[in-house]
Amino acid sequence: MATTLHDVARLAGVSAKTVSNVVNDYPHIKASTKERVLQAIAELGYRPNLSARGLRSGRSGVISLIIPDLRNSYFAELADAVMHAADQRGLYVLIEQTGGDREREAALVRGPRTQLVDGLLYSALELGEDDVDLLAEVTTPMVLLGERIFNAPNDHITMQNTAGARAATEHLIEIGRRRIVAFGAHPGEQVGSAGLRLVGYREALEAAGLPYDEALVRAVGVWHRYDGAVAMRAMLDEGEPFDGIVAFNDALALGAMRVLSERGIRMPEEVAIIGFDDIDEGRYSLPSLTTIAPGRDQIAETAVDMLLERIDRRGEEFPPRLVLADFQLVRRESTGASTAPPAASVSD
Amino acid sequence: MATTLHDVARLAGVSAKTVSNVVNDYPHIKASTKERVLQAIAELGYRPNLSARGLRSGRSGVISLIIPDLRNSYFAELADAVMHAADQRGLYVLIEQTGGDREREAALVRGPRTQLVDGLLYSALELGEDDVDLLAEVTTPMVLLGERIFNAPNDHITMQNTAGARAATEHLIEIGRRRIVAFGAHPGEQVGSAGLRLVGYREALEAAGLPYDEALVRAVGVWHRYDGAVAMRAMLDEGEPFDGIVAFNDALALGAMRVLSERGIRMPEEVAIIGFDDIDEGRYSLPSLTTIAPGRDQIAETAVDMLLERIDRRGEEFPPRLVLADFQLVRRESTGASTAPPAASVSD
DNA sequence: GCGCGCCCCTTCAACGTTGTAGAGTGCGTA
DNA sequence: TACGCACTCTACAACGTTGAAGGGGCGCGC
Repeated sequence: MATTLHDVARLAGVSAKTVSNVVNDYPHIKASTKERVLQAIAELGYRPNLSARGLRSGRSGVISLIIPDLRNSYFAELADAVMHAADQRGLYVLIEQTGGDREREAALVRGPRTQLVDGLLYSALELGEDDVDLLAEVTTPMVLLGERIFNAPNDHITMQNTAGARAATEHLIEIGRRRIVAFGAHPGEQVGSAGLRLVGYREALEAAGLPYDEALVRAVGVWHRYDGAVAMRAMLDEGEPFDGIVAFNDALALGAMRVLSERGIRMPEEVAIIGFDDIDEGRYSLPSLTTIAPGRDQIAETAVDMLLERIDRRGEEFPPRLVLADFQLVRRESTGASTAPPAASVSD
Repeated sequence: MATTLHDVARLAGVSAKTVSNVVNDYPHIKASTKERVLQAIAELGYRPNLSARGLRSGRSGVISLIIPDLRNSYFAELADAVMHAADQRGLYVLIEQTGGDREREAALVRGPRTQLVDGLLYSALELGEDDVDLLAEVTTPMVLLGERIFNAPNDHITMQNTAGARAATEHLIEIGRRRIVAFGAHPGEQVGSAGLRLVGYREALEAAGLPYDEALVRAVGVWHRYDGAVAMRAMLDEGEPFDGIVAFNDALALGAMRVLSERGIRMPEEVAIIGFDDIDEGRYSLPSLTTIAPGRDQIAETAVDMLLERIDRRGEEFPPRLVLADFQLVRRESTGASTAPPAASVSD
């Protein structure tokens, strides 16, 4: 059916291995031979069979990216960044969605597909300290993205949850806000994004000598627009006064803003709001959304690089690394910056 | 390194082929043997090597989804739908982004990765009639998503561009709008989404006895929020009056709405607006966005099914099929519906 | 009591590629 | 002249899996 190395070899009058050597840029090949082989390849339209190559070499050139949900802009943008980084390094990316389901998150690192891919980039929402054993079992090279899983035996790259939340809160304090809502807490959580961001929020308050008021800490279990809208509606109905919001991600912030607008509450005059993630949508909301940009490209590139190193040095034992990506405060209208429209479309 | 069929076979005291038969649910196996093999598999943690299986069987179980850009919500949501459909059918999905680049769109259907995947789902933006030859060359089973490529020799599933745009325009006419903007045209285009949607727009005007006014047909090359905002700003600056907008997708509509809000123009009172795609964001915008839902799940499932059939019947020649997905008008605030907040979060 | 078909399992080879080992040539140096 | 080395290429085997072919054993129908 498809043409193979042998077909090319026959046409070029060389051995199959020589064709393989040409394809793989093995150095010691006479120019004329190479020429002849390349021509035969072009003539027959030869393309290497990646399954065979994968079987023989133990490498498929495919890595898995495991994320909760592509419909969540943050993960879509992360996936995009990862795919570009992978592409530059000659890798293909197979995306798996967990739907944030704990069972599925656990199942995916065992499934047969780990036999297809060379490594895993794993962005878990639900797994935590208790699952260290599970992660230790995984023999496929793996790099964790995002949450801090305490003492996990893996390389790990994360945004600076605590420092970022602290910077966000400080920003609101700087512009004169005093009753600042922490929006999106997960009560009791220690090592997840929500817990760490709450710590940063608290640190900023303390540093400024502001009280930590439980009434301003709002739990929102799922960090989507809808949930942000529902939670904000409830909060407004309660009547607890506030003048600033640190939303634990942009989607929550956008949901909350929707409700604030409905109620005729002016932003940033009456309520200033800042998010987390720097998703594209925040540039176009009304008001445009101030946010903490988590260093997405850096996260993606570092993750792929670390994974590649794990793959190349498979078998070696070397200690897990923890990388903290640089974050950045992006000031927009929702905290009083008078932004010009963005200079260019972000997509293409 | 990893355990193989032979390891399992040795432990269970059977041949490797018998293990293979158990793994693949071959029917004629004694219950006790099956039991023993399954236990050995569990004990050793055996997982099939998918490269070997792919090499031997000619099937990798992976399909490619080729799309312009994941950061575009429409495609992220489409990818999500495709991945769910694929998952239900035991397939993995490898996503490729073209960035809307014509060269890259063309290159991807030739690259070596087509040797890794069993089939392609191909959502091209830029390829058109002229590229039929290119598509005809592709031997990998392929299903086209989205645009109509005239006379392409492939299965094809598309939303109803013309009928959908007509329904959208009729909706605006029904609620009393008379100067309706076609927002996002691609002048001269015949067979792409923009061209087909413009036809639907025109049909609706004609059916209602309204004039087709060139001044109300606005070209916007790229269908992103930013481009919608820029184009709307230009239109308002020109001063051409209008009371309705059929935006050719939701992102354009959202960009335009941003500018309308800035200028203090009330929606839907002064300008009613409708989009295309039913992306999640439109539910939460202010006002929430009326839209044409293109039947995303149906598109995804039908596409995967058609592709699987092409894969199974590879070698057979049978005529290409064209499927038109059902669309739906979703009324929201931007055209005067008083929507309750959505009943549940769409994500998980 | 013989043949036939079904059940259960095995052996063998092959999928297309690349690592290993090595052969042959030519060139520079001792 | 001999030797080593670099270059160029080849033959062979192996990666882990499954299709094809086949072989015993058993039950059933005649």
